[in-house]
This record gives sequence, C-alpha cells and structure tokens, in this order.
Amino acid sequence: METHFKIGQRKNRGFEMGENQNWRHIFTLLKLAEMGAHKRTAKISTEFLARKLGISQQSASRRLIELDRKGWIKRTTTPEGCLIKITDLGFAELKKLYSNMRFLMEASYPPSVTLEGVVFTGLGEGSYYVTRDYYRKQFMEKLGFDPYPGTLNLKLVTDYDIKTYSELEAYPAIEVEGFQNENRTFGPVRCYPAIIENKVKGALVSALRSHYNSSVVEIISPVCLRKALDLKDGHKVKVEVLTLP
Amino acid sequence: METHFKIGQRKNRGFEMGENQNWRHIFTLLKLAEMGAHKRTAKISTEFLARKLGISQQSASRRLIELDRKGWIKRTTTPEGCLIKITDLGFAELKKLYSNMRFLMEASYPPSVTLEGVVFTGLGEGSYYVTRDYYRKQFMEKLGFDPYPGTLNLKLVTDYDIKTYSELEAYPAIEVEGFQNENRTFGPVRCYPAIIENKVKGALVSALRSHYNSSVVEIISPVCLRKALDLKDGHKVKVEVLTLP
DNA sequence: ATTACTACTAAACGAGTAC
DNA sequence: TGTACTCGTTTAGTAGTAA
Repeated sequence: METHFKIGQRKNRGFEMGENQNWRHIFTLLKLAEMGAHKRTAKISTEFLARKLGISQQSASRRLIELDRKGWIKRTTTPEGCLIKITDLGFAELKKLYSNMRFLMEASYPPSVTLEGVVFTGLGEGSYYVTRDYYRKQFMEKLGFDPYPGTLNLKLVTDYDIKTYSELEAYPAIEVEGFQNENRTFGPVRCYPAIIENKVKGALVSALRSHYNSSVVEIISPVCLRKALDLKDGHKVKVEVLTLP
Repeated sequence: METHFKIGQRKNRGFEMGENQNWRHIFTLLKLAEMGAHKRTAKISTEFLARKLGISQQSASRRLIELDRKGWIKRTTTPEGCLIKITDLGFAELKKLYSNMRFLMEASYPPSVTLEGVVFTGLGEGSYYVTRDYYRKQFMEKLGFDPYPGTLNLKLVTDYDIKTYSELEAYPAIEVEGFQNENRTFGPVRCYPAIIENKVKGALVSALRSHYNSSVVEIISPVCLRKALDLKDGHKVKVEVLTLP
C-alpha cells in the first residue's frame, strides 16, 4: 500500500468553489438530510422545505429542481409532495464538507498557512543537495515530483512571517531521510507541499540543520521557479504552505 | 446534573436560518478557518480570499466587513492585507454546523421524520392514561411539559406514513416507565418530542402494548391540540417527530 | 501594494397564478 | 392541496476607481 504523500494525488481539502453557487445547494442538501433524505426516500413538500430554509415555496421548488439537475437528489413529484432521496453523488458532497470540517475542528493546526518572503541568491548549495540521488528519489516518491535542480531562497522579512514559519515546525511534515556517503553526512529534511504565487506546485523544504537561520526558507518545485514566475532577487513571493491531514 | 431531555431546553439541532443569508458568511468563515484564522491572527488579503471563494476582490472585502460587523471576526486592515482572527462567536457558528453535521453523518437515523395522519376520536382512554400521576410526573420531568389531559389520535393512511412510523421504533426514544397500582398494570411508554402542524410542541407517545395497531399514533401536548389547531375528526395533521441525539 | 467606495449588472428571490 | 411557471423586485456581485 502506498502510504506516502504525493502532491499529484493529493485530495483537495478545502472546498472547491470554482463555480461557487454550490453553497446554497449544499445547505439545501443538508436540510434534506436532516429530514432523513440521505437514508430513505422522504416525502417533503416544497412549502415545508421552504420554511426550514427560510425562503419561499417557489425558491424551494427551484432549488429542488436544480439539485435534481445536478444529480444530487432523485426526486419524484406527487400530488401530496415530493419524494426525495439524496443520491450518492449528493451525499458525497456532504461527506466532503464534513471531512473538511472535521479536519478543521479536530486538528491542532490549520490546513494551510501563507508565507511571504523576498527572493535572494544563496550559496548555490541547494542545487547540489537537491540532486543527491538519495534525496531526489525520496522527493519523487514522497512529493510526487522530480525537483528542478536548485532551490528558491526566500528571506522572511516581517515578524508575522517569521512567527508563522516557526509555528509551522510544530506541524507534521513529510520526512525525507538523511544519509551519508564516503565524504559526508546529509541530514534529514522536512517538506511541506506548497503552492507558490497561487500558481506553481512545489514544496517548502527545511533542513533540520540549516546553514540559514529561521528567517530563511527554501522552496523546490518540478520547474525552475525563477523562470516560471519570472522572479529576480528582491521580488516578493507568496507561498501557501499546506499542512498534512 | 440534569440528564433528562426537556423540550424547552432542547438545543436546536438543525441550523436556525431565520435570517438565512448566513450561509455565505458561514462559508466565508470556513475558508478563513482553512487559512488558520480560527487559531491565530492570519494575514489574508481580500484578493487572496476572493480567489479561494471564487468571487471578486470587492465582494470578498464586503464579506469581511459584514463578518466584522456581525462580530464573527476581528479584523485589522493594514497596507499589506487584513489581519483576521475568527472570534469565539464566529467559531461557535462553525462548531454548531460541525456538530449538526457530525450527528447527521454518524447517527444511523435522521434528526427528524415527518408523519401525516387523520384525526379521529378514540375511546377516550388517552385522557385517563395521561393523567395517571406516575406517568404525568415523568412527562413533566422528561418532556418538560405537563400534558393536556387527553391525546390526539391520528390514523396513518398512506403506506409511506406507516412505513415511516415503523422505522421510528428503531430510533432511541424517551422512555417513560410503567408501573402498577392495586387494580392493574400500566406499561412503559416511548415518547418522541414532536412539532405538530409546524406550530405546537408536543410528543408522540407510543405504548409498547397499544390497543391500536401500528397505523395509529397518539400525540400529547401541553395544550389541547384540537382547540389550539382547531382540529376536527377527518382533518389531516402533520407531525414532525424529532429523534434524540 | 492594499482596501473599499459608488454605480451598475447579474442573479436570486418571491408574488401571483396556472395546472 | 400540491408543483412550478412568468415576471417584477430585491439582493448579491462586479467594474472602475479613490484613498
């Protein structure tokens, strides 16, 4: 069984709200479920649903039509009301919301935190480390991508970002093992999947024994971030760091 | 400690949506929590929030203003973004939704089911039973009301209602103990809190050894339901039966 | 960069009503 | 009773832009 975390396969925690009006529908579904429509076919009049939702009968009717069209409920209209059953597809939506919320309410850390830092050119060691085979294999296996041979160095400038980064250390990370070859020892590395500038997937990597202090972070990515995002030294970069479920 | 269930004190499972547009705000709160704003003051730009919500920056800004006004978040605007912390009040909203959902997803029965039946005049025994002191005391203690001396008899007419009622028997109920006096034995009674015709609180009572078959239910209430709802024999009545947490 | 105002557009809603 | 259509109203959302 694959227990390692891969970005490519990562289930989206955090609701996808691309087409965002789903909220109404989710809440309507929730109400229907409260009347038992997730377990059994429930007879629910549009008027009754309307009262529960605090909207008019007409709007309730329309929502049912929409839910039906989405395939989230199966609906049969009869002269005495609607027979409604939430479909597997609809129930899956509720489960998604529920598991999001469960994580939120029960984890001691947030699903994601955002850091901002300023690009600078480091000693060029990142490239050397990232290309060590023992590391590289683990990155591919555990992060799901082959890192571009180089790291993007970011200097955290505000107290807020430094504090946020220090809090991050308490959250679970993807642990990449250290190793040694004939010449020297390579320490373990902690990785957090991340999204850079809202666009590019990658990971924040944090060597346990870093040559930088705690106000510097290093980012790896399958692509060259400097090129992909047209970054130069001094540019400010936003990194959304994802914690682990 | 009071462990008995009382209708008057019953916590509302099922979201109250009197003023219903809270949905937007709850979802916005959810997103903010996903960025950690429930644990710590998070720096979140309206633009970033907007992307997460799938709405415009302007709308995100307005939602933050509204949440602030509701007292659900504490917000400080700075030139680099907003510093946002979800307040206890706001977090309570999320917890409410979460506990509703947990009950929904984890219980094997729905929070409420609705029955419809036709009023008929019974043998008049209901009044006798309800006024037996040993029962009456328990009703007051466990249901939180002193029942009007009489029951409303409803005949379930559709297969749907009869089936629903039979399912109800598997759900946990408020158990009222039986007893005996010098003359005879009074059996245990199972009660479910209920709302009659969307208006009046009461309870569905179900004697374990009923003289009626399973297509008849009896309702008690602090008031005379026939008077309060102007019911006559043959009228159809809707009863929303609440299951127990 | 940000936030958030005003003015306008689009979408959701509800009243009336047909069936 | 029920559901659900049309259509006018209300409300949420966006664009442009000032601070």
